Amino acid sequence: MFIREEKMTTFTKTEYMAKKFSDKQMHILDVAEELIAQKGFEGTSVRDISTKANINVAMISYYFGSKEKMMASLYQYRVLKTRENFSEFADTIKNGKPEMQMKEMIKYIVNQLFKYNYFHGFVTQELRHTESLKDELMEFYQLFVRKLDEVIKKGVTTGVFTFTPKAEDLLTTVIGSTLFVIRNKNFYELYVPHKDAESYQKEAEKKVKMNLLMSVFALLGYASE
Amino acid sequence: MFIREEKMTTFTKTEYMAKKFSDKQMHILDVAEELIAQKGFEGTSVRDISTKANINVAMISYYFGSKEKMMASLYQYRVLKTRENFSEFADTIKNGKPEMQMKEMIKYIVNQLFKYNYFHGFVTQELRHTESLKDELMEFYQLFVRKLDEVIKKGVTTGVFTFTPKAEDLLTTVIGSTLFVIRNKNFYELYVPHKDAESYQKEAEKKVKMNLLMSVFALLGYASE
Amino acid sequence: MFIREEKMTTFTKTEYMAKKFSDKQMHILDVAEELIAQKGFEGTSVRDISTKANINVAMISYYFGSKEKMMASLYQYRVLKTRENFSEFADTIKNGKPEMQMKEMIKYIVNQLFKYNYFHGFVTQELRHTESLKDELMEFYQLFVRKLDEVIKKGVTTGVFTFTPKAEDLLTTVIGSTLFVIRNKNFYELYVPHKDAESYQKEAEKKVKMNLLMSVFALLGYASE
Amino acid sequence: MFIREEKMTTFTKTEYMAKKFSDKQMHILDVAEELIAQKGFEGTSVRDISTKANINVAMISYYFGSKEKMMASLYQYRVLKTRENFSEFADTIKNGKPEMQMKEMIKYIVNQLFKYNYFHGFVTQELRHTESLKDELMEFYQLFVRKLDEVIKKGVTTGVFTFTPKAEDLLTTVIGSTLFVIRNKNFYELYVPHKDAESYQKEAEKKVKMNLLMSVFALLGYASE
DNA sequence: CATGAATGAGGGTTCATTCAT
DNA sequence: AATGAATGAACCCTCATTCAT
Repeated sequence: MFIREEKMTTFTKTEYMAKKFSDKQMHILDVAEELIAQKGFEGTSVRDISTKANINVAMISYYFGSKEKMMASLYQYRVLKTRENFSEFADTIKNGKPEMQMKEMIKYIVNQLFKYNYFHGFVTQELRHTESLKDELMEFYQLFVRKLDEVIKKGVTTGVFTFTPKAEDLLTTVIGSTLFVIRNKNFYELYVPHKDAESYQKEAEKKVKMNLLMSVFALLGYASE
Repeated sequence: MFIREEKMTTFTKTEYMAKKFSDKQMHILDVAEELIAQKGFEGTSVRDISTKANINVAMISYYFGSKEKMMASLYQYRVLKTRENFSEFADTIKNGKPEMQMKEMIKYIVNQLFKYNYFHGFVTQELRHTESLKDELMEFYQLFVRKLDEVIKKGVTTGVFTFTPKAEDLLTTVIGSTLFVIRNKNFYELYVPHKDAESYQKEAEKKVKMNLLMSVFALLGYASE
Repeated sequence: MFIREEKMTTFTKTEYMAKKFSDKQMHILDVAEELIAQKGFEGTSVRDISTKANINVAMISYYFGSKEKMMASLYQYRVLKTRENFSEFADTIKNGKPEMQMKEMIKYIVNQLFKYNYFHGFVTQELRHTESLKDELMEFYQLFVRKLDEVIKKGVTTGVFTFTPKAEDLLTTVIGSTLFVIRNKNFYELYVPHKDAESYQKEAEKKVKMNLLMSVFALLGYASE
Repeated sequence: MFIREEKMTTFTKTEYMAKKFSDKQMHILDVAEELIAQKGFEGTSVRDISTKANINVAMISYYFGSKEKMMASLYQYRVLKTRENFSEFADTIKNGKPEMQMKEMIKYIVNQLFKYNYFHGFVTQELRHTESLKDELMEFYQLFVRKLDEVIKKGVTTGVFTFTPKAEDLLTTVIGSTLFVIRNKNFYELYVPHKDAESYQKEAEKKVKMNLLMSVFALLGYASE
């Protein structure tokens, strides 16, 4: 049987993904991701997922062993994809000045969160026995922290930044504020001029980015122009 | 029958509460709150609640109509209690200087979140048909925004603050950062020196407060001492 | 909830039973007993049982906790009833001569097995983690062994029996032979003249009793006058 | 397709087997037999079998049509093998004296049962639509009965046996008692001195043989020595 | 006013089997 | 001739809720 033998062969999306998930599995994970984002893990039944994914109910157990293991896979899947994405991004800014790097990083993080926000923090609340999973996300956060720290130090060295706030605190503020905005749409939209739901999304993202840039650069004691 | 007639009678705890919830209901809500904080809404069964509250299973339906309606009540209950609490707090700082008021407000908010964090944001993810509920929380957030705005304006007027960041952005940063720290313990504890789980809680709270004070006062252009 | 609180109150059938099972439970057990006798434990679904017992599927879990625990209850129930029945029987022969006692015991055992045969030995084959259950049946068998032993000894003492075969071997032969006849109807009926299925049952019981009486008394070296 | 055309081809093990089962089928049956002996028919899944037999899950359906039909084949297979084995055995005693023949037959039957006990009687309990299968076993039992009858008659004729118990009753006692011992290990081991699980098996077999020899020869009125 | 028994719907999972290859 | 992916039915169990008392 598929799962028991842990045999996973075909791969197409990317070389990296291929090592872990088949196309069918990725399809299921994509669907599951969307539903879980909306209704939570316990609120999403395997029947919901299988219906939306146009597969048989049994397939979730078949492909992942159980619903909970599917969740673990989804987790890894998302971390994998995000990490991959980040390393691509990191390349694009590696030659810039610290202030530009910092600015781009903040914009990048907010950007990503607006796309995959549901995913951050949901493990903490819903899954049990998932220490190893959390570790993966933690490693990922630490990647950000290291990168931020690097930029801060460089900026201070080159004299463009005055203070050295803790990188983990910057990250906390950036991710935390963004997630709050995303998850409290009803609140934030009161302060964001917008015509419709779609334009709100764009304007909210712009506003939170501005806020965070202000915050972070203020903390860094950055003397603009 | 009880629910259908929406008959709610006795009241003792406080005049304010009394208008909405009986003692029994409040007892159930207190228990439910604790469990839901731990295991989420879907993860908490009415049997869990009734067992822990030493009441019959049927009572949740009996008193609130359904589990979901109980949740709505819990929501209102928490908003009511928090609002009440906040108005008490507001009194204690009403005569202070703006910088003190700002500092105390940040500390207060972080404090409350460490106690009742589960509650913020869970509606978005888990409950349906809850627009009216969200409104209550929104009103509450706006209360904060107004107060913050008031303090900012006063500080700018008296010359102690240089800039006028948006109050909603300050609140976003404060609540967002705090919730992130609470919900990503595994991450944040890497940067918080602590001996045990209990001491962590205290240290984490201290660190996030410090971070937020720095952030906010930097944004305000506050020239300390 | 019923099961979790282990609260069982009403009792009617007999004082003894009452301590353990409610009427509803006994009804379910009676139905389950019949079905399991026909199709085995794994072959009988809780739906089969609930349908036949005219109750909701959920009731099996509700009353017993799980299907497996229901099985355990059935086991105890049967042992309880059998033990009770046996002690009544034992009274009726307590003043007889050894040869009469032996004869009556054999007839009694065969009799009971024709009624409740399915029950003997099914635990061994189908249930796991049931050591304590087996113990109950074992104690029950030992009750027989002790009684048989007592009769043998008395018979030898009074000179009516010549040999002293082991009581456990007698019991083995009696129970084993009877169960074999019951469970291999297709075989035994070849040698039992009978008109229809009902008359067969009677004739088979008669034949196996005769066979066992001959065997046992031969082993005892009983010189029938 | 294979099954539907009832096409069974190669044969190697023995001429007799060859008529019915291919090597692959026999391999599957051997594995299935072992598992079913341990866990029962319903307790054994086709996956268990296919895994242990190192074949694809689909093969059971492929080779036998269904799990139930596989069971029927297993049944025939076992009867065939046993019958074959018995005819070999019968040869070895065909020239002996009746008392020796009787003794050897009893020992032989007990022996075989200790090896293939699971198989006797399980059809009654677990399989449906198996009248034809039972017939095969019945024929087999009748083979024993005829042989026993022959020996009894010969013994009576030669004067070594005094009585003429019914052969079917002897067989009933022999098989029944043995199966009871095997299936009620927990009971019988109380009376069998043994050091470990393995030695028990041997000692139990010895004890039941002794018991049966005593019983049968007592019934036959055999004057030993 | 409150209860405990009972319900039906739906939960995740396993099963024997089928089907395209 | 044989496989592995996929299926749908059935499994046991838990759920929130209802109802008679």
